[in-house]
Amino acid sequence: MSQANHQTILANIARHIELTPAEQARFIQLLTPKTIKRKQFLLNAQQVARHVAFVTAGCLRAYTIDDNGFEHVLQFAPADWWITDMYSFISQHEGDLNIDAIEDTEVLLLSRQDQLQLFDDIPKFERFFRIITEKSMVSSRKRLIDNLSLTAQERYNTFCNYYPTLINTIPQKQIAAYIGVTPEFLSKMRAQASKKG
Amino acid sequence: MSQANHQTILANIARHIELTPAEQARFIQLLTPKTIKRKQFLLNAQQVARHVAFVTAGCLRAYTIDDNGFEHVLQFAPADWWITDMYSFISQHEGDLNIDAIEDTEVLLLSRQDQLQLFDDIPKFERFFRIITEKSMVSSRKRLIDNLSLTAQERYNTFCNYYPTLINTIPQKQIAAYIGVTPEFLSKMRAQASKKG
DNA sequence: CGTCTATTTGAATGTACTCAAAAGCGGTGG
DNA sequence: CCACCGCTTTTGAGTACATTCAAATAGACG
Repeated sequence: MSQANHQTILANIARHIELTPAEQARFIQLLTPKTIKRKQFLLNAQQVARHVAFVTAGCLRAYTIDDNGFEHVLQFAPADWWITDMYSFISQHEGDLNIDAIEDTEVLLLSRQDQLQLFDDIPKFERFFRIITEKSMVSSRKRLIDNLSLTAQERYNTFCNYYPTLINTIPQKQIAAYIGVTPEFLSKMRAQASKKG
Repeated sequence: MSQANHQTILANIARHIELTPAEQARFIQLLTPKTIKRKQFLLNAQQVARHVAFVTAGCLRAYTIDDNGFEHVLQFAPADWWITDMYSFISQHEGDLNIDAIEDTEVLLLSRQDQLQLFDDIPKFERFFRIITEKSMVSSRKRLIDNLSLTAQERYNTFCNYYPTLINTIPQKQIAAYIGVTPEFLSKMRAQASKKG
């Protein structure tokens, strides 16, 4: 089981860098497996994000709560995705992201401290995280543009294309909190669309 | 003049990594200075972003044009900022960002090819760009949250705090295109605010 | 000075929100 | 196994924030 998870994370890394068996072993040693049951938290706002998490099964979500008590979802992380509160993780200061589990989830944790040590010892890992951070940056930019230029209906369609496997897993309320509309309005949009299509 | 620009970029880099004089010289050798006059383009959508630019004087802006012809500004880059079309730069495929000059601007260009070579030769540079990409990611995330949770007036206030030096330099129209409102509405908000304050 | 673009102002409109209530759905315990 | 409870989703009426369109004014640049 744990072995299978290790294969998953090594395959994920192998998309961008090549590791020797010794480097793989060194890396695996730094990982802490953890199970997060549905509705339990991996991280709370006002905590420091000591780790970055790699999801091997299940699905996490990262969200903030604004001054009016509304949730805004920044990211869903199904299997094979990385997730953390980047601000808190890189600064090691108190953050503002909550990360909890939409369903029972398994992750492998890598601490910032171990990550930085790894960067010193094996520069290929710094390359790997440089690359996935560049890619995250591109997604984040794309999402910002979508929010600025698309209507709610178009953002919903974009979401369905981006997370096709999750549409039937994630409560509608949380999809609404991702695309930036009220749950009521998302419901109305869907009613409209099913009339037409 | 060029020497002063080199000092600026070396100081920028020195915030995150320490270079030997030889490494500094190697790096400086890779830079191409360029002047972009007001309203001229550093990059057009449908081009490949071959370079990342470091601004030494003036101010650039990066924006997209959506299907309805509206501009959306992703970033302003005054002196001491880095700017590129990240998607196009890392993939070396055709992008969708335009980058032009708000005022006469001087930049130092580093090509993707030279950057990647530098990463192989001097891993400290990979660290530097890893760090600034992490920080860009944090800003991008913060801006997304602001767009999801704040009113137009609050986003304008946030903008004024984030780019305090630019408020009197940048045309209002382009501030509107950054915070995500029409120029007319920004004008009305300002009229309201000046009545009260 | 004249032209072109940016900004202001106003009236009408629309997209999405608020508040309220009903219906649906899933999990839990008797 | 079914009934109940809590939470999610639906539906509706009224509202608000921001847009659209139009026209006037102000400003910048050659």
